[in-house]
Amino acid sequence: MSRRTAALGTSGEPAPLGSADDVRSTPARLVEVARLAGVSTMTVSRALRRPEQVAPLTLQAVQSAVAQLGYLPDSAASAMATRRSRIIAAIVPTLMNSVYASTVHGLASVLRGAGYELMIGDSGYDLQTETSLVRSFLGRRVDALVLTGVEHDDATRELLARHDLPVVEIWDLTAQPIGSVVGFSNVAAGREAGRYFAQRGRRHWAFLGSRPGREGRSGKRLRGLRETARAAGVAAPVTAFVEDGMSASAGHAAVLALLDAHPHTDALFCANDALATAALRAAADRGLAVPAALSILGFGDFDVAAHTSPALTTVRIPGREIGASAARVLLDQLDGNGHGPTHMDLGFEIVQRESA
Amino acid sequence: MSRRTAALGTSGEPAPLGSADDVRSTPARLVEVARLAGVSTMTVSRALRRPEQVAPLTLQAVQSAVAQLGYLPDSAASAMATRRSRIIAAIVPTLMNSVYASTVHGLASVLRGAGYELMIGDSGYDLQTETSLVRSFLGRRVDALVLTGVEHDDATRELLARHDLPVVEIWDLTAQPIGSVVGFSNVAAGREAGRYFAQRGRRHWAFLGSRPGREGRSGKRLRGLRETARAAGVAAPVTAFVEDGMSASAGHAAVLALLDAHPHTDALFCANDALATAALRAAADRGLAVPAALSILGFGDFDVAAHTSPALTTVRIPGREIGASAARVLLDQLDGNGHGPTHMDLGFEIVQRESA
DNA sequence: CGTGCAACTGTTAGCGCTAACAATTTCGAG
DNA sequence: CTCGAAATTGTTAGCGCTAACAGTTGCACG
Repeated sequence: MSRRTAALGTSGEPAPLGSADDVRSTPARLVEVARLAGVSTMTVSRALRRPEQVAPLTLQAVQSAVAQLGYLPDSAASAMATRRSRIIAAIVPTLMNSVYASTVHGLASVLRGAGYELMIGDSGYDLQTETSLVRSFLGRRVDALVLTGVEHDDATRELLARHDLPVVEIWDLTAQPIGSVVGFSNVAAGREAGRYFAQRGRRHWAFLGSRPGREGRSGKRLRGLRETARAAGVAAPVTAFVEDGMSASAGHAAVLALLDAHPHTDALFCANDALATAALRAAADRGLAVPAALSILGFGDFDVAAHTSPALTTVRIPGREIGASAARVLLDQLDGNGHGPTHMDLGFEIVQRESA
Repeated sequence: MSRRTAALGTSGEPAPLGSADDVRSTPARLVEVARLAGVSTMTVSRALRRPEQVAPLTLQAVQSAVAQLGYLPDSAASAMATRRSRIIAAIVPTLMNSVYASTVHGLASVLRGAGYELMIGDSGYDLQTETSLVRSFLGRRVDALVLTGVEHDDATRELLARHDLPVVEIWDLTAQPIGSVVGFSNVAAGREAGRYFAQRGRRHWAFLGSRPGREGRSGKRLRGLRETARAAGVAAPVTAFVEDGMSASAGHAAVLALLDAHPHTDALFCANDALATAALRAAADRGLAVPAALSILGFGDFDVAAHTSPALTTVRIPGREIGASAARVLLDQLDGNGHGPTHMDLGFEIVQRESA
């Protein structure tokens, strides 16, 4: 049974180009191009992928057949035959946050330039969701995978081990990477935050972030902050935690509670800028002048950071650069001139505005 | 060369889970599962996709074989055989903007729930880029396509005509849709903006957006604004245009020029909130009180809008809802109970804050 | 002129899965 | 028991492309 039912025109196929009758419900295939150009399918395939291997005249015939039929190669079929999907997947905590969006943008633009497509998943800061995304992406036979962070479920690790494909972890560093790492040290960022407070004579520090059960990036920043507190002879920072994915709404209540329980607090380091804007509001609610009475230091340099009042002093992360570099690392490994796993520290920088 | 270079520990892999020898360079295939379970490949395929069609004992045998091999079905191969990729592509102007990110999030969560994967492209507000993304996605044989806006290249339209797949256009409405439309009326939004100004006694309106060459969404808002101006007996709004993708940096200069050329301007409608924040800065630069001397009305209700000072009064668009609805429309058509193209107006709403 | 080689093109055999149909088994009703 | 339908499983034939190899042609060279 032919699946390509004709059914459309009355007189077979009339129509030179673009006429309405030309529209076929099923797109042209390689064989049809071959037939029209009077060559074998293999020659068409070559003409499309390595034109220099085909005689000029043949090439022209093929190209005109392609144009006439509006042929678009089926990359799924090509993936099947070559065992390369030319799709790379990336998992980020959320897209609703300008720095991860930048990261994705950096990834996508480099990859697209190299003929790869990007598939994006958002884990909502949840490791199980991450696992299920990884499973789904591996099922799609993506050529490589980008993961945000270096903490992952055992299930995720096992899946990756079984499938042995290039992996980059981004937005953090670790001594035991799965593959490559492109990021910055979250512990160092926490330490810098502490130094920043210490230099400005702050003595009562606080931290707002996600609960560091399994130590995530937020937890590492806290650890860095604590180290500096110890070194500077300041009391250990008090902490407030939000449970669900670092959203501003949850942060507001947490900060109010923290400020009430620890009224002397004069410096607050937030694990991201969404939380920091919530902290700004909470400080206003309690009548605390920022930064005079309370320094608030954010993290991420989100779009909002420059527009709050007072404007947020925050730790800027080169999100776009991280994405672009991660993409390059993967491309090196794939189109690969034998490059092995890479380790890149792209650093961070404190952007001083008004809040701290 | 093995990609899993040890290099780190001294004692190799301790390996509690799936010992290192377990790792195979090539993932398990259906035949292997079938062999291990002692059934035919077809039975395994069925056991995985329609367990109720398989005898309980067989099912169990298959499941244990799957678990033992860590088998993950190859969805690319499945796509090939069924002619359904279960991938849907969406093109948005940019991800770096919270409302489009919300739209994508709405799309992705509904689609993922139905077993589809989302492929995202960002056009940077450029129709040619859109065409090339469409071409690439059609080559991937996506099952459906989501486009932002209703203005497209002829090339895009021709591609879509040839490939005849479900399409939704979002973020606008039109009488000649390609397939379905899920959005709101940009002209009506422009009209509302005008009414908002008129009600507050503003007489000298201005508009900041992208040049309405081929009338895009920005141009429609301007048209709506003009209509109201006429109806209200107010002079036609003066205009300033940014050339490249609606970024804040370009907006700043454009607004300065506009304010200098038309010093009486007392109301400014911006085609998005990024431009509006730029306008806020420009007004401050010229010493204009907002909103006393100049009302500034934004568009989109981006994350930043609530945090600028003065806080932005803006037109809120239900981005997430648009994404979710678009996804549902497509799923209806695909898994499809014969639903044809749909037309949905999700409206908008002016959020009054401080700037207007 | 044969020979050898480069340049070009074609043939064959899958990639890993599933639609469609065929074969077998099971089982209740008659 | 016997028969037919339902339940379960298997067989065959691709989906649209490309790797690998096998021709075929043209042409320089001795």
